Order: sequence, then structure tokens, then C-alpha cells
Amino acid sequence: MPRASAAVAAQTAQRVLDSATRLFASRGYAAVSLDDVAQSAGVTRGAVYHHYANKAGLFGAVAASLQANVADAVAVAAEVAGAQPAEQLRAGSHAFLDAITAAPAVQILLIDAPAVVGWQEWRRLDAQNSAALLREVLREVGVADALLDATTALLSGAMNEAALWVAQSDETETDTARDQAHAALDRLLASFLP
Amino acid sequence: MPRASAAVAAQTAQRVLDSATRLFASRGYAAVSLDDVAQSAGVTRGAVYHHYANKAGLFGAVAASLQANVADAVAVAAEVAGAQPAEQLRAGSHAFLDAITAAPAVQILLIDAPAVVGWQEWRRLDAQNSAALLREVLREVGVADALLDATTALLSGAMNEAALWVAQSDETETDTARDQAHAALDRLLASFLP
DNA sequence: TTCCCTTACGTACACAGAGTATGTATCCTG
DNA sequence: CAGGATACATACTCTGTGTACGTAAGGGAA
Repeated sequence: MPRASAAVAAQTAQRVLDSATRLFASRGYAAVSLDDVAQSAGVTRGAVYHHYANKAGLFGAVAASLQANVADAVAVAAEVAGAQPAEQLRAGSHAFLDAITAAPAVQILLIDAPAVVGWQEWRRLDAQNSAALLREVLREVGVADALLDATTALLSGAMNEAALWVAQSDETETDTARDQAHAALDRLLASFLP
Repeated sequence: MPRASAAVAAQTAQRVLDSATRLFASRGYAAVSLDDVAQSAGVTRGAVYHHYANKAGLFGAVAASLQANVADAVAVAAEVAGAQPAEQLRAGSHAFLDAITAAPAVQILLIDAPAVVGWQEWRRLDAQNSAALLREVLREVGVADALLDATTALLSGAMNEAALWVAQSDETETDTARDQAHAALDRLLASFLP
């Protein structure tokens, strides 16, 4: 008994995506069944399978969505920071840390995603978003071409781990952890700035 | 019909562990069933459940074993490098990169482990092994106490990502990728050395 | 030696969850 | 206003985990 058409269907897909995002973020991928997602979205598993190929596909859509949000935040921060690549690197990196720790993104993007969609695919997603910005600004800031990919990986990994460290730190001290992460990050980035 | 006793049982447990290590490393945690492991080890699932609490428990044992191996390699390299903390940091970091990319460790330790055993537990394991060494040498090299944990996380994450980058790089160019990773790592560590 | 408890498995079963096949009511297009 | 196409719901199958139970050997205690 489908009450829906066209626009309503897209709305349903979005509700499923939102429910999945919440559940995956709070319990982790493995502990969430598609029945949980369907119930939370007020539909049956049939609807979920209609809009997404399978559980991994749904997760992929969730991850891509979050990834795009984070990349947006980074891009905005870098643009606001001005035209100097050094400032863009600093501002973008800090924005990345804040954006990815704020959202329900950490569990999904940094813990489950590599295992669920595979590291290759995960990195491909990342390379199309925030990592691309990082790589470009590192090039402008004078990192040698031969070391560009490796350096991008290093710094990307550093910031990801810092984000996990902040997100999973004792909840009463998240703010001080965040401050320390930013300070340590500055120290690290200083070696790339003039 | 148990043919085994005491010493033979330990041998069985080890065979199961070895089989699990191979299978988890090549296919990833989710794609390996306990029946696969049991068959590969020449026993039934009953034997697996006798020696390990459940699938996650078996995986945890595998991860802990690999983790210890890597930490050993790092400790040895640091000791050989001499008494100067700066040299220990350099040598230990490079040894870490080589050790973790050589073994079947990458898929298990860096991709599946955080998702399977949880990030908190994973970090606890890491903190008892290679991360502890890193933290200590960073302290000796002059990193401020307030930034010690954050900096350890940053550098640990950087090296983990570099390891993934090397391990998953195009198989025909693994060696050049490794060289680039080492070079970029040196560049990064240089800011912590005199 | 015999008894009996424990160890070290093997076997059988229950249950959850993923994926698939099928049914069906609504929408949309000609 | 037919007739597909869409958007779901329902029902079923199958794989894999976990658990309960069975059972043969090892190893002290009597």
C-alpha cells in the first residue's frame, strides 16, 4: 500500500538515511540491523531495500553524506582564511578537527567505514573530499611533488586520530582535550609553514 | 573423541590462532566465518569455542598477538639506535612502519580492530605497546607534558595511515611508496628533533 | 587398579539477521 | 482510462553465530 510518489519517496529515502545515520553513529555498524533502521524510520525493510542495494550500500550513502558535510566545512573555513596557503592550511585543519568531532561522524567515518566499505574505497571517498583540499594546499605551501601523496596521508591520518582522541576522551574533559589537540596540531603544522 | 591433552591442546589453540590470523588478514573480519577458521585449522567450531569465548574474542587474541610483535620490533630498533632519544624516535618510527606493513597486520590491526573490539579497547591495547614507547620518547625529546597525549595520538595516527598507504599502494610500486613514506615521516619528525 | 572429575573437543539445535521473491496499491504517461 | 512503472509491504530462504549437550580420553585420589 504505497501512499507515496516522486517527492514523497525521496523524503522516505531521506528519513531512512537519517535514521541509519543516528543508529550507526550510536551503536556502530555491526550492532544495527536493517529492521532497527526501518522501524526507526517508520517503514519496513522492504522500503529500505527499495532505496538502497543492501546494508553496506546504505552505510555507504550515510558515510558519503557525512563526508561531504565535513569537506564543506573545511572548504568554507579555508576560503574565509584568505588567499595565503599557509593560513588556509591552518584554518582548514582546525575546521576539519571541529567538524568531524562535532557530528555523529567519528564512529561512522573513522571507525566503521574503513572496515565496511574497504580501505581503498574509503580513501577514494576521502580523496574526493577533504583530503583533496589538504593535498592541494600542501602543494601550494611547498611540499615536494614526490612526497605529496605520502605527506597528505600522514597529516590526514594525524588529524583523523586526533579527532578520535577528542571524541572518545572523557566526556567531562572534551573541551580541554580539544584545546590540546588543536595546540598539538599547530605544533605539527608549524614545520610546514614559513 | 578428544585425542588431546595439556600440551596438545595448546597446540590446537595455536593452530586456530594462526588460521584465524591468515583468514582475517586476507578476507577481513566480516567475511570470515568460524567454520572457515575451524576447517582451516582442521577442527570443528566446537574446538574454536572451547579455546576462545566467541568470534570477537578470537579476533582480539589475534590482534593482541600481532600488536605485541610490532611493539617488539619497535623496541628492538629503538634499543639498537642508542641512548639518544632523538635517534630512538627516528629509528623506532621507521621500524614501526616496516613491521606493521610487513606482516598480515595492517588489515587486522588498522582496519578491522577499531570496529570489532571498539576504539577504546583498541587504543588501550596500543597504549600498552608501541604507543607507550612513542609517548615516552616524545617526553624525552622535549614535548611539553600538556601536549604529550595529543601529540602521541597525532603521530601515532600519522604512522598508522602511512602504513595503510604503503600496504594498499599499487603492488608494483610498494617499494617506492615505502621510500616516500619514510621520507615524509622523516620530514614530519624533523620538527621534533634538535 | 579403579573410580571419578576435568579437560578437550564434536554434534545438534535455536535464533537472529541478511537478502530475495512476490504481491499490491498508487502514480504517471500516452 | 488502460497499462506499465514506482514505492513500498509481506513472506520466505539461507547463512552464520551462539549454546546446550554428548562423549572419549587424561590424571590424580582411593
